Amino acid sequence: VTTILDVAHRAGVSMKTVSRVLNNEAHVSARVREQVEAAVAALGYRPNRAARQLAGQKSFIIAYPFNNPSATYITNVLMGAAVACRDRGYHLASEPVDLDGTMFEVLDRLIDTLNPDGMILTPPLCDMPEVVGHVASLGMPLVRIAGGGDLHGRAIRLDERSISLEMTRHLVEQGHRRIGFIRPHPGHASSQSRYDGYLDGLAEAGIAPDAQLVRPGLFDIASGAQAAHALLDLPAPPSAIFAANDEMALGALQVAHARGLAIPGDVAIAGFDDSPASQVVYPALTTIRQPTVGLGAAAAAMLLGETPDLSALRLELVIRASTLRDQV
Amino acid sequence: VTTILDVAHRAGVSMKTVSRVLNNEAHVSARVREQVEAAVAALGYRPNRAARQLAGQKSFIIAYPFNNPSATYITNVLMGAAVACRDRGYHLASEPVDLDGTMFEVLDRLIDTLNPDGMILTPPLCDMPEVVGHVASLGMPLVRIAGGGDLHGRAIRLDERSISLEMTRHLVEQGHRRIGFIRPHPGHASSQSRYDGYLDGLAEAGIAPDAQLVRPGLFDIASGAQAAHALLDLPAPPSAIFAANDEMALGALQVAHARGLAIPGDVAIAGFDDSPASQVVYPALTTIRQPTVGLGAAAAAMLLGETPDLSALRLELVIRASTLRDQV
DNA sequence: TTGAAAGCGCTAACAA
DNA sequence: TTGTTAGCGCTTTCAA
Repeated sequence: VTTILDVAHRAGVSMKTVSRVLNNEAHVSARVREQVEAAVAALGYRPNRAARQLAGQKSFIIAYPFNNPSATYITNVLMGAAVACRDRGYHLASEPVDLDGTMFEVLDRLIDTLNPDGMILTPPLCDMPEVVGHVASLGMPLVRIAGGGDLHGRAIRLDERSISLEMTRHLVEQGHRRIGFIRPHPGHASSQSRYDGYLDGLAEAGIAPDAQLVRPGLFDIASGAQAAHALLDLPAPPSAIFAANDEMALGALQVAHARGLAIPGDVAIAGFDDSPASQVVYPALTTIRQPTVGLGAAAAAMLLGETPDLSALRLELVIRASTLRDQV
Repeated sequence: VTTILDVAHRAGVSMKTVSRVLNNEAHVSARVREQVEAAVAALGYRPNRAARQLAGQKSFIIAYPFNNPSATYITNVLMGAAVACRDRGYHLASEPVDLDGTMFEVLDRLIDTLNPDGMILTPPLCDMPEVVGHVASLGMPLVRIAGGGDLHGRAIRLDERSISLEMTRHLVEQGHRRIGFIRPHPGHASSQSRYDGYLDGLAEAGIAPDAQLVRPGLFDIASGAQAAHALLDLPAPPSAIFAANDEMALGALQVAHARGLAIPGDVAIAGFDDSPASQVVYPALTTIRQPTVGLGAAAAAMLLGETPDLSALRLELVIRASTLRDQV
């Protein structure tokens, strides 16, 4: 194996100087830096992570404990974060976390035995104050993606409220006045902001909110179906249903099919997430696309001390057949 | 921080003895072992991974480089493997790999800088002889999930051929005699075994294979749609289409809808994978469920020296409305 | 079956 | 700006 000592010999400097170059420390002359870099390249030297960690207290590992709300979301965040880590000489370790009694023990062990240099948290974990507080109290640098409120650590938050307003506006433009909303527990930051955007949209159109048109959901297909049944059973049912995520919207779609309703003729349906399923269902689902890969990459970059340009990360309305009157 | 020295003091033995207990080495008396374990528990001692790796050449990390064929597949394998690792004091590091010129460089860097103790490979990576060979030549222990052929490393392979036979039998039982098949490149082990099962099913029913009824695909929606168009344009089109994965089946489903065909009345459609979308499309897709979480767990266990019971990992026919004549 | 000593490859602290 | 020294916490010899 090639060690730092070999590089030092070849470059004609001390080990410490090589170390300085490797760690991008200041106070290294340009000439020496070049010599060292040349030696590193010539020898194909790769630093030993274990030795660096033992001596320097940095593991070069970022942890991503997740609770699975959607495989696509997890995979995209993971891919974005892993590539961002790799580009900077870091690695990403990910692990599922159950939301039960084992949760804290699992997080503690993860931190204690892996000693990650930072942690990425996504919903629902980043919406749980006790989780965020616990991790932060252990001194772990953390970045929350789409986490709500004023919890510890930094957060990357997109403007879900505005895009939900746009979605509502789109439904209004399609001629809808009675628009149902399927809304999960407000403790989830996303649930709240998406609901707020829905209300904004109604207000903008001069439509009075009707509490009957808002039903609870649990972010899954079954609860979406249940909510849709309740909405469609109303004496004056909505002509459009906006679900706070795609899963629930897909549940609503199934219910509409089962009831023999035309979509969007009898009832228009919109979701949020642009899950792969939303493109293949019939009719294809109008929804909102999140820049999930970019979110993962930005979170990793932030943990590694950078200030990524978040303005490039935008939510996007994806209008498909499920809400388009003049559809295919 | 609690070190091994603290434990040694408390247990009244040497560091080396504590180390022996921690690593389950032989030649330790039961009495000493108990003392040490008690001291470990009392002190809440957790070994320092970096020190262990530096001194002992084990990183306690398993790597899972993946190329994303399906988010659900990746996430499930990852979850199974990560939990299996955690239960044994290991961690899982995963990273996307593009199938381009950067591939080998990425794998080399992963191995060189992370020094994983083993590697899990899934399709399509585990079907690429040059990748498997390269990794194996670096001395990396590896387990391939569903990988084909007689490549390096151990493989966990399920009987996709038999279950594909069962699927074909199901279609025959539904009254079909002209059954189309969408078949990706035979270089993919899964493509070949699924196709073989299809042929077995035809043979069992005394149906002569018809080359016109077999169309190529690329495991994605677009290629499935294209293949379906070709099949349905035939002078004597098939009354059922069996696609080698769900994505292609979903493409076929879209085409059938677009052509105004009744499903399964005019054409029955079946897939393979039981992706989440297969449950929410209309009509719900008949498919085959893979024990993906169990596969990931088994792969990790094998890398850590165990011999997991693979008999519990079974493929399962999931019959839904897309092939059921007497459907909802 | 147990222990003592010598590193693993790097960085922190300090000195020059 | 550069170099020297002393560890980081563990496992590997090897000896008892």
